[in-house]
Amino acid sequence: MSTIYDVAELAGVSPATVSRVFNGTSVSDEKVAAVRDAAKRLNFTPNRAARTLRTQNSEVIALVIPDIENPYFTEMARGVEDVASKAGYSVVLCNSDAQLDKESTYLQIAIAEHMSGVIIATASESSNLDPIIATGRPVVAVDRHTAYDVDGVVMANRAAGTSATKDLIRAGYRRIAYIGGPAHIDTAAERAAGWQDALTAEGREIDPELLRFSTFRVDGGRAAMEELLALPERPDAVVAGNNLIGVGAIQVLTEHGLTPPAVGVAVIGSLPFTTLSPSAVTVVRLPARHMGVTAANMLLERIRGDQQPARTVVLRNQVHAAGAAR
Amino acid sequence: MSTIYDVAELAGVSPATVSRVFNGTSVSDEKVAAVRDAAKRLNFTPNRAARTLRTQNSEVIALVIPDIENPYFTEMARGVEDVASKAGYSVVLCNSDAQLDKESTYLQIAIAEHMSGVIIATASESSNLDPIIATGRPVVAVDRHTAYDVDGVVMANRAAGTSATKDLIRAGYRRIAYIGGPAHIDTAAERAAGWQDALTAEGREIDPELLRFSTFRVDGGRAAMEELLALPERPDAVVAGNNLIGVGAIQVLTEHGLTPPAVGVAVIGSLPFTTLSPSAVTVVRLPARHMGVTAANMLLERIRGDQQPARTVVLRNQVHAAGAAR
DNA sequence: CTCCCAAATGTAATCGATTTCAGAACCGAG
DNA sequence: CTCGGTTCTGAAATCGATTACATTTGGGAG
Repeated sequence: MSTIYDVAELAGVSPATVSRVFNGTSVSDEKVAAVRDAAKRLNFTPNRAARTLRTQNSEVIALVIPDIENPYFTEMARGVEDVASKAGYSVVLCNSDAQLDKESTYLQIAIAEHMSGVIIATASESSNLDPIIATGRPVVAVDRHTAYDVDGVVMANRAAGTSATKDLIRAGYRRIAYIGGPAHIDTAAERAAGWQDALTAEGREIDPELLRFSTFRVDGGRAAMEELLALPERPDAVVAGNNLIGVGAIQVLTEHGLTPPAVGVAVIGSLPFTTLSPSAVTVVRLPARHMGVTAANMLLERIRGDQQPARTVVLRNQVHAAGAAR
Repeated sequence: MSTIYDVAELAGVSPATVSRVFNGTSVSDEKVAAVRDAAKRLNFTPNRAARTLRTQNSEVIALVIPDIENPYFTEMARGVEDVASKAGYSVVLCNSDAQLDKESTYLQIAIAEHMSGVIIATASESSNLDPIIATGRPVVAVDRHTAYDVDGVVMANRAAGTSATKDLIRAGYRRIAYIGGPAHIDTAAERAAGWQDALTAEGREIDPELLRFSTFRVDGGRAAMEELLALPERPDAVVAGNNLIGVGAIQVLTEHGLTPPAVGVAVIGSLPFTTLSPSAVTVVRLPARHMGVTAANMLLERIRGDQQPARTVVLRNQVHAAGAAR
């Protein structure tokens, strides 16, 4: 590995000049050429650790998500990455696995590595962002609200819950259940509230048996669906609180010979890699990629010194009703 | 952010002693206690950039994959992460998007950041690993072979292709097509060779029309399946070269009213988040997580100084035949 | 022809942790 | 009581890039 000193020597200039060539302050054309040539010949790459140590910041942003195996989050990651890499930043993807300790470990690393900022979908309401915020580094919360005064990008969760439910009502289903993620995650609670809204607006009673909080994973959807099917009075339709719950619910229904639309299903979020006929299930599409793009742009603005008060962007969703053309 | 000097002052020792406390060389018990106490009071976290600059290596490993949206790779990533984080290493996930330039950018970053090693599923046969290998940092290739003399972990691809095909033969299908990834990726070519083996072993002719190379993505599977269905002499079964091709093929078949087993389908790799009845499709399960675990362990051994000649581990697969119990 | 200012360049300090080297303190053996 | 050898400890050099400050150079104004 060659250093800035090697380049300086070969080019016949001082190390300071080499640095200036790469950081864009005034250097004469001939020296610029000499330095670039020398750098190429030596295959010089600046040592990031040294640069970070001196400047106290690195062009890296951390993206912390609770489940790397959920396509919703990887799609979002793509959005973040596209924006960030265009701006010369690299993205470090950290999988907190929805565990608070893993999450805070990654946040510690972000601090110790002097990363420029953090985009995080928190593991829970009680996630502790104090240390990272204390450093003054910008933080953008995605998908979920936090207890902190930071920028955020969320889906219109309550509206999504309502649309999904209304579509099932419109299709004539009578007993519509809801399966959501953990109640302590606001995303899950809000979507459930939307479900409740839709039913109430129709003057229907809310049967508490039909409201299930589970995990945001396939197994959670499966377990809750099994429970619902075991009820004395079965639901004839179900709203799935996220994509994976939807998958789990449909799996169980299929195994019981109740493939949609035998039982109505509406999913909040796109079904990943689905092989179902698109007309069988209602899908409320969530613009995950767009959420990532928005969050990354907000973070970059903050990194560049934007000081305006914290903003929260709410993204609207599109409903793709069952039975509709693709 | 407090530094080692602050801690030293508060504890009444020299910075060198503080460093020694955290790196486990001989320090008297009382000073250890004093330092730990001071560190806790100041909420001290060592500055990684400084540490990396001095020691010329950081406890970070890079994992470079061609498609972060493919569950096969994220499952592998989980395996890598579990092993690495247990050993005190963090994992940086880099998405090369199957593009050589993005791939080499990430490898440059790995070098400049002094990362300890790299696990990579190369974008293509012509991936250039020279720079990273020149630094002497260990590299482990996963999923795909490389032109370099490095450790590797791959699936038994040819055998997987053969098993998948044989199962369709056993089920009585006559005209079995194959849709694989890009021909320039050895994984794709080997699986296709396995398909050919199985047919030849049965004394069947190979119709070149039935062999399609596409991309390892859903749209690739869709396009190739459409082409196959448009042939004058349609196939009555198809082997999908990876999970996403399988999804695409099944989608198209469903849209044409040919849901498996109307047309036989065997997939190399698990169908992600499938809602199909498990008896409809043959699946050759690939131990993706295990691949990640193995690769991470190999890499850690190398990082610790293991000098033995390069090894390649081949992982066997399990067939789950259509119609079999779960 | 002199003076002043701006542009270009170099010197050296700096970021924070690790590590070499040398010295201090202490032990037991002779 | 002295000597050789551990065991601790601190001072200072070091990693490689950036940058404040000083110096040189050249051009234009007066």
